[in-house]
Amino acid sequence: MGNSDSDICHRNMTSPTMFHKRQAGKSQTRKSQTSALKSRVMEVSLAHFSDVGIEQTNVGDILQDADCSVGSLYHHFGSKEGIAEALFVEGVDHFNAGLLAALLPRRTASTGIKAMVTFCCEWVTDQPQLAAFLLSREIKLSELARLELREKDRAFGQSTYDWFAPHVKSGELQALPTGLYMPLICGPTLECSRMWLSGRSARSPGEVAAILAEASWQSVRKSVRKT
Amino acid sequence: MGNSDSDICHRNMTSPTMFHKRQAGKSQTRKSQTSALKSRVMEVSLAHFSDVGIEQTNVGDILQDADCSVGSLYHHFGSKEGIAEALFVEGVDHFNAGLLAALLPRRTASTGIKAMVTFCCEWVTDQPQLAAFLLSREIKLSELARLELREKDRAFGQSTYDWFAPHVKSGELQALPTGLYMPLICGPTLECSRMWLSGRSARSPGEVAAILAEASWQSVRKSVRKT
DNA sequence: ATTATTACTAGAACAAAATTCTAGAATAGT
DNA sequence: ACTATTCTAGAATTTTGTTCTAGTAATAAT
Repeated sequence: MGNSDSDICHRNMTSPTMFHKRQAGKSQTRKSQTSALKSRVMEVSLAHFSDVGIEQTNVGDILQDADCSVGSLYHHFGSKEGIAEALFVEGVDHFNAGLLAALLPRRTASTGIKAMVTFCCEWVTDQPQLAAFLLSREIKLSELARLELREKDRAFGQSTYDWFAPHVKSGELQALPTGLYMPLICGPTLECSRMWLSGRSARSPGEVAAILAEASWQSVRKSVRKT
Repeated sequence: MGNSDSDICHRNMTSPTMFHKRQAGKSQTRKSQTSALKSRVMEVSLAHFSDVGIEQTNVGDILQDADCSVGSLYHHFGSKEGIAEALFVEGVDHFNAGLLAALLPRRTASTGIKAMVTFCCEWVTDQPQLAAFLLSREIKLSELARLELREKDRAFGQSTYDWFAPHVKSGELQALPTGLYMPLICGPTLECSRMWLSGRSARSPGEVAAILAEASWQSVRKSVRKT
């Protein structure tokens, strides 16, 4: 492996840039150019990641499609996984915030649960690329990001729990191990989402939201049955 | 690609093997040696894949752990993804067969649905590695495997549908779009499985099987409520 | 205003990894 | 026996992610 001879030869003797090719005319502030570049990279990367997966996406394509240099990309994101990580954290934040915004204003158990399911269905249907990426779970998070997410997750769990608790007390919702509410409420929807996103099902979650909402509600309500 | 100079220089001039190092003593039939090799590769690969993911696993480690040569591996599997593909198809077959075996003998809607959930929980808990791998979905299937799976999926769907239909007719099960039964019945369980497998939950699916079975049943039964 | 520091861009060079390739050995088919 | 085929082997190659040095804009410090 990479041995012998050429350790003496110091690299690149040609000057990297005599003048910048990529100066995009306009001459906006550097700051805005930079943030535009980062957005471009993330946007392009998401398209590739959700399409063929992180592994299959090669950095060269991102570079080309986002009109970005190797140096810039590694300066801003550190690695290919770094881009994925940024996308992931941003996506989870966005989803969690939306779900809470849908849930918290509801006053009854039934409307709250159904609002969660409905939101979930719509969110996936509205941004399939991001959803596909988040659900694919092929992201290897750094230790830092893992902790950050763990904390966000905890906070999110706490918020939903605070909403649930009174309804459990009042006897509308079943008392269940804490970790089971989310799977029961969102599990079916997420499964439908995966099937739709991977082309195994024609019906989008949005189209079956009402059915899913009702069914999920039935699965967690405290029921007094005739039979 | 592959241009210039060295098209003349034919490679490797040293003979690859004067005699085989890896002849494993015993001298069994070639056939059984070969199939043992393939199993070894698959077993070792599964361990790595489920542990760190396909991308992070490197072929060199598989080669070493399975005591296999590059040539053999690529002869049998074509690529790293090829191994994943083989594992995936085998795993899906195994799971589907088990699920059907659990479902088909049941005579009532309630016991059938609950048997599905219970089987699912136990299967995941019993073979966490395979489950983690199947659920990770970072596999990029070849067109061929995709079609093969699509067909298996169809057949599986048909079998379950044949079981469901009478119970829908008799009014025990809700009439739902065909694609919704599986997500509703197995979605919560799979979600729990993902959480357990990724360490986000302490309780194994096996431990909460009964609760999940009951809840999933409530979500698809045809209910006549008091309230 | 001039200099020092920092943030950013650039792409050639590098290293690591997957895959291809040639060739030899075992086995099946004739 | 010989021919075709399957399988094993590992060196050579290719591909791809990442590092490195160098240069440019912008800002802070003197």
